[in-house]
Amino acid sequence: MEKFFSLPVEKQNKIINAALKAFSSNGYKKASASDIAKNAGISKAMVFHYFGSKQNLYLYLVEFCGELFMNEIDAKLDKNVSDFFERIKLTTNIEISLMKRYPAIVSFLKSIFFENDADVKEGINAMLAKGENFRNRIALDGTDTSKFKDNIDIKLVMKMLTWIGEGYSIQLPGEGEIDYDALSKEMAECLDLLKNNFYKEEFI
Amino acid sequence: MEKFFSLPVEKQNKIINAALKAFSSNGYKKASASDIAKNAGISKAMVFHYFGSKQNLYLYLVEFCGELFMNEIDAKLDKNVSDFFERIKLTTNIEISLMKRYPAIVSFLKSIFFENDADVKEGINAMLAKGENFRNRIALDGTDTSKFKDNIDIKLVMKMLTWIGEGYSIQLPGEGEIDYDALSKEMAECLDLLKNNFYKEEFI
DNA sequence: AACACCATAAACCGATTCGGTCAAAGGCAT
DNA sequence: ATGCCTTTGACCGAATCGGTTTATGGTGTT
Repeated sequence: MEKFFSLPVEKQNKIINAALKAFSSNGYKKASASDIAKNAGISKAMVFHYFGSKQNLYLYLVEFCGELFMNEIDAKLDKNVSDFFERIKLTTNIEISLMKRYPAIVSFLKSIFFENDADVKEGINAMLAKGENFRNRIALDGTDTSKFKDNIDIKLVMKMLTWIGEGYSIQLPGEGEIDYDALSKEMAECLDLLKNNFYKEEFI
Repeated sequence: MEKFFSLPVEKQNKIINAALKAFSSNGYKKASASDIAKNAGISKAMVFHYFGSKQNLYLYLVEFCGELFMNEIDAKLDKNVSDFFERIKLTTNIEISLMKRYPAIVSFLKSIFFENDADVKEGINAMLAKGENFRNRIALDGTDTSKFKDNIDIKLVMKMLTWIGEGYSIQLPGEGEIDYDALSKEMAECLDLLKNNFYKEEFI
């Protein structure tokens, strides 16, 4: 692994992104080292030179992405923001900023949830365990829900936002690159739209 | 293929569902006949006995699902419903009713959009061409958008509904089966929530 | 009981791809 | 020219691929 870390960061990221994409769209078993190498623009031999084995690479990515995600939230999520939608806006923007560097990171982190291969399951569970107490920190428990109109079912709003969250993070492979800033802006507008229409008038 | 059609419908559907799941989650190339056979509870030999080749099976599914989807819309979508949200509710319920019989059909139909393997690309494009003029029929062009509050950006609402649509159709592999009726109900409540808060008061 | 028929699965086929290794070829500093 | 380190294409045995063949057991007919 020292071999990998002594690479220029740009090249490291290219390899990471190739691997994230392959693993998240094909799963651990069906993603092949050749796929990853081809997408990263290196030879297959280098994948093993850098990481030793496919298993090693996968487990490294689990840890790397997990830590990165949690550190980013820790560093950037202002816990003083108690407004429901503003809090979601913040976490969304953190996710999008990560996707600028690592486009497949969100779908990879989702995919590890459903990965069942014995070779990596243990490592995944270890990471998820670390993430569990963490998730309580970004949860919306502490947020202020008193601003909602009285007749609005907040659990339903949560469910809707979950669906939106699932949906927006799916990058449509529409040829060119994704405009993450536009995506962030759209998402913010979307949340404002909901806020403006779900809150009592005095809180808008 | 006559061999396949002379099977009991239940068994046919089990095979179709196994194949839809394999193809939609792994793509044409990486989905293997053994995977499909295993999930369908038959031997690999039977897959070829019924369909001749993997290519044949895939193309059959493209046609079968495409036709089924379009026929279902044609039969069940009441074009007299001009209300924006009610129209979406109808199409959503049609999708969900299809997912009861074929859980992976929606994700399969999405996946063929991004399939690029030369062996099946042609057949996919033929199907998509048939679907093109069709899509105009279910489009929301004719729906009534005058009921929205004046300050609401309808394009933004559309974008949000797209995300919700992407999100809700992802079945979370949470061990047990999915409660489609509950899903349908949640989706309807969700749309009502939006309707009640996005429309001018006189239209609620 | 003998037969034909056919669905089915296991064993098998050559070809490909798998994860992983290795030797040889380059670049680069000394 | 020497030594070192990255990089690659060729290579390895093993696994898996799409697809076929063979053997089996059930069914219906006579």
